[in-house]
Amino acid sequence: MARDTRRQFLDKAEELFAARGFYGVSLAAIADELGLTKQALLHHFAGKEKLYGEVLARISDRFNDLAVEAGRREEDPRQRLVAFFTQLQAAQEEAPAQTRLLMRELLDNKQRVEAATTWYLKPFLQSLIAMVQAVPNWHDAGDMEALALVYQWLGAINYYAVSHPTLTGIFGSGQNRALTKAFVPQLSKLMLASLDAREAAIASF
Amino acid sequence: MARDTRRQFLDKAEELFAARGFYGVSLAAIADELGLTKQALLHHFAGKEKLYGEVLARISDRFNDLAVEAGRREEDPRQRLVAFFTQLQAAQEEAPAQTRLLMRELLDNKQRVEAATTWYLKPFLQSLIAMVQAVPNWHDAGDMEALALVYQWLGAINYYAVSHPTLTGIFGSGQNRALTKAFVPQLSKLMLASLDAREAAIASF
DNA sequence: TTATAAACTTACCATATGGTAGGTGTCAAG
DNA sequence: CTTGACACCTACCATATGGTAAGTTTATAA
Repeated sequence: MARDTRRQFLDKAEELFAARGFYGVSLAAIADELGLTKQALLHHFAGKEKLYGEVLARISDRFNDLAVEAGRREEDPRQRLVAFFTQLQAAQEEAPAQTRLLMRELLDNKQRVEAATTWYLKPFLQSLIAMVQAVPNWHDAGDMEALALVYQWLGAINYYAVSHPTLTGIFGSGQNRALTKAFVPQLSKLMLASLDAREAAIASF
Repeated sequence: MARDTRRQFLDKAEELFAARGFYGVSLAAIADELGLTKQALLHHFAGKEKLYGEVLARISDRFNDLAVEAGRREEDPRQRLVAFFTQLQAAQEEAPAQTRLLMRELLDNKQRVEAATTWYLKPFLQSLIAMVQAVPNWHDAGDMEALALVYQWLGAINYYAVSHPTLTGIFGSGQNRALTKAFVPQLSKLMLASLDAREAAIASF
């Protein structure tokens, strides 16, 4: 039961931090939703920052696992890249809270200090760079050139994942479903096209 | 002087809200940085929400102006699209605070209520959809299909704009400069390639 | 049965917050 | 010289916040 309560705190904290941000959530609010008191939370976690850090670490782990696992499946480097990002997109569609939270962290870590948890993205990005350089026509691309490419893909996915409520508000839920349906195929087209566009000599003018 | 103080409040509020988010900034903190008191701020703005709303509206106006102006310059729809997004990218490189703030709003407006200011993006997105549909081989694309495309571009740009501090932290400022240099040409390649990737059948006009 | 530790709780506190009430000083118009 | 608007300030308040201190209950182990 002890472990369970702890995990429930982490789950709820993830949900609320994602929805309202670090400063927007009080310890009491988290505890209340579980029918417990703020002090029960403080019994399990040393303080608010510590709790937040654990939430972040948990998400980071999940993403790294996803990257590793996905890397093992596809053989062809080009297909592997596209498959991975497609899977990433699906994961974020399924668990939007974690995407929102990571996006918030991206905005906030300018303020926060702890270097360790802050660069949780590093191994993830490095594996992406390697994946790109494994593609034949990107073989000689520098790290930053490769990163520029995948970062654009990453941005496309994450920004969209985070936009659902807004887009639904703007266009209505029906239209938003149509958008979701169009998004994935459009994404793989975009990925493949931009992968192949290297050295394709500024096509047609 | 009166107008000036008001504008200074808006400037400082934009800066601080971008850096720390709505809940992370107190009225006193904003006023202090200008050597004034919280009540001076409240004299000019009815309340915190009102101030935040005005900051948002100001940014929104800037973006719309950019869209309109850019739309007038290029003739060819394909070039116009690419030129506009390139310009958007430059604007966000130059004034990262506003991008960060809009990204935060995207995350927060799930909570916030005022529908009016919340959908500031709507006219902007609709003009983007129209721009896409003006491109020959996208002529018959549905609104959401067109939106899926530009939203991926938008995501690529915004996510990157917001990531600078993190990326500099991860890769160092030297590498980050290299990334910046690689980003823009990579972006236009990505845009053109994904634009052309649709039904290559009807290509060439 | 007793000792111990873990999982909570109620009390409490210093501080910060958004906001109200009621000023003070300045300056221009009548 | 007075009036009144304006820009700003001091004083104050109710509420919320993160966190400490000191229990109480419950389960487990000796």
